[in-house]
Parts: sequence; structure tokens; C-alpha cells
Amino acid sequence: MPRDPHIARTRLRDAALQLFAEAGFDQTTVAQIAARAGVTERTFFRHFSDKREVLFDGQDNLGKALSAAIAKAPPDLPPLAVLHRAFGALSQTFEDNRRYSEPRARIIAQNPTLQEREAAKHAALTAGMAEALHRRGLDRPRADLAAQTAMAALAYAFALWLDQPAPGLGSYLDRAFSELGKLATGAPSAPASQ
Amino acid sequence: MPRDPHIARTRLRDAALQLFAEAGFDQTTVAQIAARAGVTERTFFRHFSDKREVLFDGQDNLGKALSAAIAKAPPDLPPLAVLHRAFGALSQTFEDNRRYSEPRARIIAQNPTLQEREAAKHAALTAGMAEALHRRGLDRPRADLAAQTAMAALAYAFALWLDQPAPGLGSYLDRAFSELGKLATGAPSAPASQ
DNA sequence: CCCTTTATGTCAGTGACTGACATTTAAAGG
DNA sequence: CCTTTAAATGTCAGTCACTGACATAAAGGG
Repeated sequence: MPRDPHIARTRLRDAALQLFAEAGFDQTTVAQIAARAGVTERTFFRHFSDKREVLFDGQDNLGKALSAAIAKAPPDLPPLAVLHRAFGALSQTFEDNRRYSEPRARIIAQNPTLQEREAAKHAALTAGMAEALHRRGLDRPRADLAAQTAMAALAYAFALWLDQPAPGLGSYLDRAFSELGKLATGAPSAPASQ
Repeated sequence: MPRDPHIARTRLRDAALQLFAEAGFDQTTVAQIAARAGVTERTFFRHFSDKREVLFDGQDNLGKALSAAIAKAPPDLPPLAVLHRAFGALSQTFEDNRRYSEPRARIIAQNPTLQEREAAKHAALTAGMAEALHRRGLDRPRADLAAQTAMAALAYAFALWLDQPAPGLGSYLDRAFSELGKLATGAPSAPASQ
């Protein structure tokens, strides 16, 4: 058997993160990343489908974990409650990865094409969640709607948590899902925070 | 003053739509689009920032119209109701453009990078709506959450309407926003439609 | 008819990404 | 210990999206 592909992959990921942070995404070439990782440009593209993808490695695992958590939830729970619990079950994983999430978020914030990729990843994650809900017996349109709504709540909570880790992602999630119910009936002119 | 740029732009848009439909997005080169439009490749990139963007021409107008509709809504309306009305006000425009929406949707459905761009456009639209809500006095977090929730409802209604125009986009919108309220409390195992 | 403005043409160049084929590595089998 | 073998990587040529710099052409005003 050949050399361990995990080594090259990890080195490529680290090299890319460093270079993007140092010089910016656009100013960094794939050749530079490969050189720092000690491999060839061609090898980079064997591990990552394109230059952006190196920043989104491991998203698949997240999707699978979410689907599993959704499948395990009690069968008579309302859809949004199912998703709320699924997010809660993974909040510790997010806490553990905060070290990587932070610089990554800074890089992505500075480049439109990366934001595009992130939006697509969110959409894929959402579709996976909707599919998991559908397997529980919810019809597809409602499953889509619930998944998208829950992803909005997650993004809400995640942004607050990135800015200020204090009470923990779990608390922010509780807050976000609690806000959801108030939107249709709540005060139309709540005091602007900014 | 020089020749009318609108002519070249329109010809490029039409040529691209034709070629994408005939041969697919990946199999079509920008040089081919430019040739069919009777201009140079360079001119294509002066009108559209990249190859994908030609399929999303005019999205800015949509965003501006939405922001205007949101600003005009009665000040004491709940956020989701404001967005529901704003969508309704533009539903006729969507009906008028159905001829283009349909082939466009088919092309986008066959290419991941185009779906990526669409996700990004949705995100930008959502951000614009949230900004408009914020200008009405809603705090930013709640404005974001409301905008994202409403976009989920719009996507829901739009998909149903693309599949079957029958009762009109307005009716589908009413239905989508009505479903929203039921998600948190509704039946967990509604009969699967498929 | 000249001058200015703006759209387009021309051209050379960079860098992302791919296909085809050769080469190396590490483990399994004898 | 040597051979075999499959997976991982290297090499190389090529396409195509996209860009910067400079030249040219088409209105429209004076």
C-alpha cells in the first residue's frame, strides 16, 4: 500500500490556512500551498476539488452527524424541536473547533467567492437536514421549510457565539429558537441594538 | 457618445442562454458566447464579472424593489407580515418573467457552481431585506432571522409555482407563510407527500 | 469638422484546473 | 527477503477563465 494520504491532506490544509492568513486568498497560488506542504500542485487537486475547498474540509462529517442526531430524536417531537436538539448535541464539537473556526471566518469574510462557497455549503447542509426530517415522515416541502428556518437560527446563534463565546453556543441556540416563535406576532419595532 | 452597451449586453445574455441550453454550461466557452453575440470575449467580461454572472443579470433590481416595498409597509406590521406583503407586491413581476425563469432553473439545476452562485445571490437578497427591516427599527439579529425565514418561505412557494403555475405565486406565498407558524407546534408526522 | 467620451477591439499573460502516463511507496504474499 | 500490487504521488502538456494595458471606433456636443 502507498503512503498515507492523510498526511499530505493535513499538511495542505495547514499550509493553505497559513498562507491565506498571511497574504490573503487571492494573492496565494495553489503552487505556493503545494510547495509549503511539500507536494505537487497536482496532488492538491487530488485532495481538494478546487482552491476554495481546502477551507471547508470536514463539512461532510458535520452533515452526517446532524442527520444521525435527527434520526435518533423522539418520533413525536415537532420538527423545529428536533433540529434544535440536533444542534445542541453537536454544540460541544463546535466549541472544540473554535480555534479553527475563528481564523477561517476571518479569511472567508474578506473574499466574496469564499462567501459563495460557504453559502453553498449551508445550502447542502440544509438539504441534508431536510432529507433526514423527511425520513422521519415529514413531507418534503415542510421538511425543507423547517430545515431552512432552523439553519437561520443556527447562523444567528453561531454569529453571536463567534463574537462572544461567554454563555456557550448551547445558550445562544436556545435564545435563537426562542426568538423564532416571536417573529410572526412580536413587537414590530423592537429597540434597535445598533 | 459610443454605441449603446445595452445592445451588446442583451445579445450576450441571449446567446449564453441558448448555448447553455443547447450544450450545457461547462461545454460552452465564453469565446463561443461572445462569437454568437457578435462581440469579443473581452467585451463579455466588461459586462459580466464572470461566466456565471450572465445568468443572474437583473437580480440587483429585484433587491432594490424588495427594499422599497419593505420600507413602504405600515410601520406597526410584524416583520414576517411585512416581508409577506413585499413578496406579494412583486409576484406579478415574477409571473411576467416566468418564460426566462424556467429554462434558467433547468440550467442551474444541472451545475453545482451555478447552484453555488444562486445560493450566494439568495444570501445577498436576504441581507438586503434584513437591512431594510433594520431601517424600520428592528434590531439586526431579529431582522436577519426574519429575512432568512421569509426567504425560506419564498423559495418554498417559488418551487411549487415553478412546478405548477396554477393558482399563482401569490397563493403559494400565502400558503408558505401560513405553514411557517405551524412548524413549531404542528403535527410531527404529517403524511409524506412522496 | 474637431474633440471628447465611452464602448469595444487587440494582445499578451497569469493561474486554476484536467487528462494521460510514468514513478514511487508501503504493505501483503510467497 | 524478495516479489507483487494497488494506491498515492509526480510529471507534463494543454485548455480556459479572467485581467491589465493600450489602441481603435462610434456617437454627440461645440
